[in-house]
Amino acid sequence: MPASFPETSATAEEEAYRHVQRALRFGRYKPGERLIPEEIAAEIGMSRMPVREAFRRLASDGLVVLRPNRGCVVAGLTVDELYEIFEIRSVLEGLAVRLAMPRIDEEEFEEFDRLLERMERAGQSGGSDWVVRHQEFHGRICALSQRPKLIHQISALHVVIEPYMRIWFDDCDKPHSAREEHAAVIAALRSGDGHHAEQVMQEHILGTAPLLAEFVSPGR
Amino acid sequence: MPASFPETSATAEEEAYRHVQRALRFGRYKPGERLIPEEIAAEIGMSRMPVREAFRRLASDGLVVLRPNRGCVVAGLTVDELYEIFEIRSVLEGLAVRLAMPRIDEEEFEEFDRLLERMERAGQSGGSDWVVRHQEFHGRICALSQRPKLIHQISALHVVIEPYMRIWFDDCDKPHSAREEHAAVIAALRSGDGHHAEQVMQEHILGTAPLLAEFVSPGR
DNA sequence: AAAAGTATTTTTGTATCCACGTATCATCAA
DNA sequence: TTGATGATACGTGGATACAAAAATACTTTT
Repeated sequence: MPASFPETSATAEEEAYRHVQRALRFGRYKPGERLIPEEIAAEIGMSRMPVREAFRRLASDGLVVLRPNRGCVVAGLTVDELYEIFEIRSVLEGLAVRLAMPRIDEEEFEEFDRLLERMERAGQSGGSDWVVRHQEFHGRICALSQRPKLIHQISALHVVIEPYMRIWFDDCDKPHSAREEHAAVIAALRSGDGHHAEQVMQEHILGTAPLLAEFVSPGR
Repeated sequence: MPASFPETSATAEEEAYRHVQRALRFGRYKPGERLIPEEIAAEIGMSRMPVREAFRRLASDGLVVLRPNRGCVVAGLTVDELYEIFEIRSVLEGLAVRLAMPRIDEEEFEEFDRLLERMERAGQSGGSDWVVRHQEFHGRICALSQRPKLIHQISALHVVIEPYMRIWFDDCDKPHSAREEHAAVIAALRSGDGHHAEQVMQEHILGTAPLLAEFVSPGR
């Protein structure tokens, strides 16, 4: 285990939470599928109880739904819900760029350029880590805003849409417009106009929503 | 039990969650105070376990902090965190009014006028239910946006700041500017310009933050 | 044959129990 | 008197066991 992680003697509940969240992010479970506490507990070698507690938090995050006496099922998104999440993201991440702007120096801009390059490479190689690079891009802007709660909320939304992002990226081999849009966000950031950068970010995010909307299961 | 509530055979965990959340909202527990699962379990006649599960959700909401092997303490806000919450509220509720606008008809406006009147009366009588009326006002606008997740996130933030709102309102007997500001929001809504209404709402919320900031415990 | 009611089985929800980690207090030394 | 160190007690976290609820399958009746 590298020393980069403080590793504060992770509790079993924390381990279960990470485990299931990771599986959900990678789309290992399909929407509507039931999550059996005993199975998951067996997978990571613990009893049902910490898993159940983890379910509560996952339900708070909107990743699963927990109905009384009916257990835990993976929360799929309707088209409306997907759009709603992108609307929320647009204002939240818009706020993040606006707050991040005064904290970005020239060195930071160079880092962003490298990030865009890595995204480009990841996009062409077709590996699924384009999604990770993409989150890195948005995550870095959020981090620069220096607002812990804002960062937390935005990253929670990214987790919810991650499986759909993966399906979307796997499906579209054509080089989509994301590259220019992200470059546009950085350009707006360079301009020094906070409200303009906010606007560009909002449009970028809202523009992505319809592209993903095709990949939600139409039945729900 | 009135039939107004579906009452889907509330689980013990749900009951514990509501119970503690309510106590927290009313400021019955002070920030930093430890919450003993056994005590709370005894208060509502159940075992510790459902209470512990409720703690997980309350921690997700940011109402308590849960450190491994150190139990559950009430989460106080620093000044920075309070400002951050108001920043997030400003964009979230700004989005809500923008989305709500097309759904508001004349009948709805009259309802709003009655609401403002009730807030005024509650404010003068000095009862603590001005806070409730105030939440009703913001809540109604959110509800009209017809966005379940947005509504949920906003109301979660309202719960976090509610104890400070109560202290603030109890402390300031002078009739503050809130009345005009809320009327201004409605006026902007009547104007039919979504972005203008969004702007007014953002300014209203950001303007409230410094007024409350005085009441957070300065030590933290 | 179909529908309804009952019984069985599966699974959730709750309580009790045990072990480990943390905090507090007392005692001893400087 | 003050600081450090150890012991004791309390409280948290996890596991197992038990009870209740729901889903399913089967039987019976119309």
